Order: sequence, then structure tokens, then C-alpha cells
Amino acid sequence: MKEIENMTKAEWQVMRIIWTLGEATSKQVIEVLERKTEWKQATIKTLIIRLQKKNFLKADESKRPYVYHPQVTESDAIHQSVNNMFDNLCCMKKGKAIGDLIQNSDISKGDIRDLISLLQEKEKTAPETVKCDCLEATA
Amino acid sequence: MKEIENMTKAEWQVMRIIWTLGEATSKQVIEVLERKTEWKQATIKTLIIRLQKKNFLKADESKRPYVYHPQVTESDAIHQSVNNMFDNLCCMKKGKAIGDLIQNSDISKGDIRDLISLLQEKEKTAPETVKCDCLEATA
DNA sequence: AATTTTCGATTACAGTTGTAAACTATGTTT
DNA sequence: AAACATAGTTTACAACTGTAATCGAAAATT
Repeated sequence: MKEIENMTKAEWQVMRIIWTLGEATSKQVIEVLERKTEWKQATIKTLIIRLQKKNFLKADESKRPYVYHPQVTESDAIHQSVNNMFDNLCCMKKGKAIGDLIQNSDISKGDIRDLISLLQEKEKTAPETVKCDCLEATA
Repeated sequence: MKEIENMTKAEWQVMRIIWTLGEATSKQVIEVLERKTEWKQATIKTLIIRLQKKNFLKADESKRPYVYHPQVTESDAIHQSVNNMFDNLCCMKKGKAIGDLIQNSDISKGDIRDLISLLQEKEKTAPETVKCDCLEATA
């Protein structure tokens, strides 16, 4: 599994489109991104090339124009990115940070119910308190 | 309120220490970080200087050695960082991403209970489904 | 086949980040 | 006061990012 930590914000935009479409030509990516950003075509091509170098995308060169395929799943990318971000946080603050996310995200009723049962399950074995480890040697 | 988007992983490590201590000398920061990382003192000093340039820290120069004070609260930083990361995600995937975080984080019973009630409240007005916006012009 | 259009590759260039050594100024000990 | 130690400042340098222009190759049109 690739290291996704180094997927930048701009690269995420490109990947989202290709994940959603399943596969895509540069033209398809450019069409979408010219609507949602101010980027020039050349910029978007550069991003695609960098994503190939990082092995997040692979071009099927048997077809012309090339068709780009994701080499990482969206779930893996999301998993790694959000957890990587959370590694920055004081572990004592993670609960509240999740609360912040819940408040600021649109979530479907179904997902909310799933989260509630997950939490109910987790509560059973949850610690009474979580200690700050910001000054500890535990990296 | 400052833009925290550009606080790097390394800088986060420094800030966490100073937030936890309330204020700190470079020496205090160095002591902690030499235990948790492989960084040399000079590296840590560089980070502190960059944090000053970005206005995340301010040195009280009336004392020697300088005492560094945070210019952003930890909550603001967390709020901005996690939401900024979530902006990268397909809105349809955010619920699951939160589930992933819940599974991978230690959370206290109290926080879990808070999250549950937050979710129960949110469920009342939650949409049945959230649509993917990855191809939309809504940036 | 010649021309035009499209698409991919190469090059560019400034700013940021990780990582740190070296230099300087200030404070402390002899 | 001199010497030593500590802390702050300057400089360094490669890799990565944002942002794109330009050049060359392939495909489509005339």
C-alpha cells in the first residue's frame, strides 16, 4: 500500500474526479477542474504527471488519449489521510475534534446511525479519561 | 484569526509542546523533542523561528532566554486543520471517514457520550442521503 | 499530403519544508 | 576581564509544490 501522506490538496482534486469516474482521460479531468478552479490546462496536466510519478495513477498507454487509472483506492487514501492528520493532535483532544467534524459535515441519517452504534459499542471498553501525551517520549 | 492551513507536521510537534506548557523557552521545547524525535537542536530552532514568521508564536524578548507564546489557540488550530483536511474529501464519504477516526482513536467515555448526543441531535435534521459532489462546479 | 488541433513531455521558476551547520550575541563562571 | 556556555540569527541546500508556458508528437481535418 502506497504512502498517501504526500498527496497534496491540488492532487486530491484530481484524484477525486478519477475515483468518481473510475478512470478518466486528461481531458475529462480538465473539463471538471476548469469549472471548479482557476487552473490552466497545463497545470492540471502537471498534476496528473506528478500523480503518475508518485504511483497514485497509471496511464493505460494502449489507448490514445491515455486513460488514467487510480492505483490507490479512495478508501485507502481517506483512511491514511485523516489518520495522518489526527496523528498531529494531542490524543486528549481527538474526541472533541471528531465532534467538530460531525458538526461541520453533512452526514446522512444512515451514516449517523452507524456512527451511533459504533460509539455505543466503543463506549463499553472506553477509558474513563485519556491523558495528554504531548510531552511524552512516545513520539 | 490566522490561517493555520500552512502549519506543517513538524511545526505541529513544536506547537503542541508550547500549548501544553502554556508558554516555553526554546530549551524546553528542545528537551521534549530530542526525546521524541531525532531532530537536532538547530532543526528545532529553525522550526520555532518559522512559527514566529508565520505568527503562530511570539517571543517575549523582555526575558532572556526568550519565552515563546502561542498566538493561536490549540482549538482553533485543530478546528481549522481537521476541517481543512475534510474539505479534500468527497462529501458522501465524510460519514465513513469519521467512523474510521472513531475506530482508530482513543476516546474517553465522557467524550463518547457527548458525541452520541451530538449525533442524536443531528439525526433529527439529517438528510436521507448526501450526494457526491466530486464532479460539480461547487469547488 | 499539408495543416490544424489536441495531447503528452519538457522546462521553468519562485516559495515552502525538512534538515542542519555555522556564526554571533548574551549570560555565566573563573 | 577572559573564557566558556547557552541561546538566538544567518545561511544552506535539496526536495516538493503551485503554477504554468512551450515544445514535440499524434490525430483529425482540409
